[in-house]
Amino acid sequence: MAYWLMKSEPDVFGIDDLQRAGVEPWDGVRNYQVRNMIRDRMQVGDLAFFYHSNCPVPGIVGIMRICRAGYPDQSAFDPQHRSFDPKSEPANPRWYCVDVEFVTKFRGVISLAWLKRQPQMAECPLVQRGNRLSIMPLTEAQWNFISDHSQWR
DNA sequence: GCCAACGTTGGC
DNA sequence: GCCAACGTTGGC
Repeated sequence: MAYWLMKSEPDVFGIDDLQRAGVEPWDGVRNYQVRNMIRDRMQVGDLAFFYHSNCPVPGIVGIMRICRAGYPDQSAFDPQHRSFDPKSEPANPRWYCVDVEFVTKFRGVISLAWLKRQPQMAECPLVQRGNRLSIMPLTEAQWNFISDHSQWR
């Protein structure tokens, strides 16, 4: 089983939206490095932290579970969708998504500012300069370090 | 709202 | 294949 961190802007789709929906496609990824992870590496049963980006307190707000492995991102085919990409065709899809299901919402935010101060997180792309991955793998040690901070949950 | 960092595009 | 221009991400 693998561990992930997945970013979303709460103004667009936040942890509360996922809690309401239960299960949602994690669509709209338009970065090839991230596409490859979705398509080739994410498996049913993997766990992921839900990260709120581009908001007053960016950070980890909960946990979700991958409940469907990579499949073609339907939003790329829809001209009305904000993530529409005319270069992706159903016969030859360019973009992929997974389905995620809600597991837990933390009582507080495990903020990026706090994560940056933890030596255990120094190797995580999240805290490194210029990182632009909207989905990134975490080591088991990083996952356990964060989830063991139960005072946040 | 600003802007650094980085990815993509397209002319040549 | 180079690289300038442009678009996007996302913290602050």
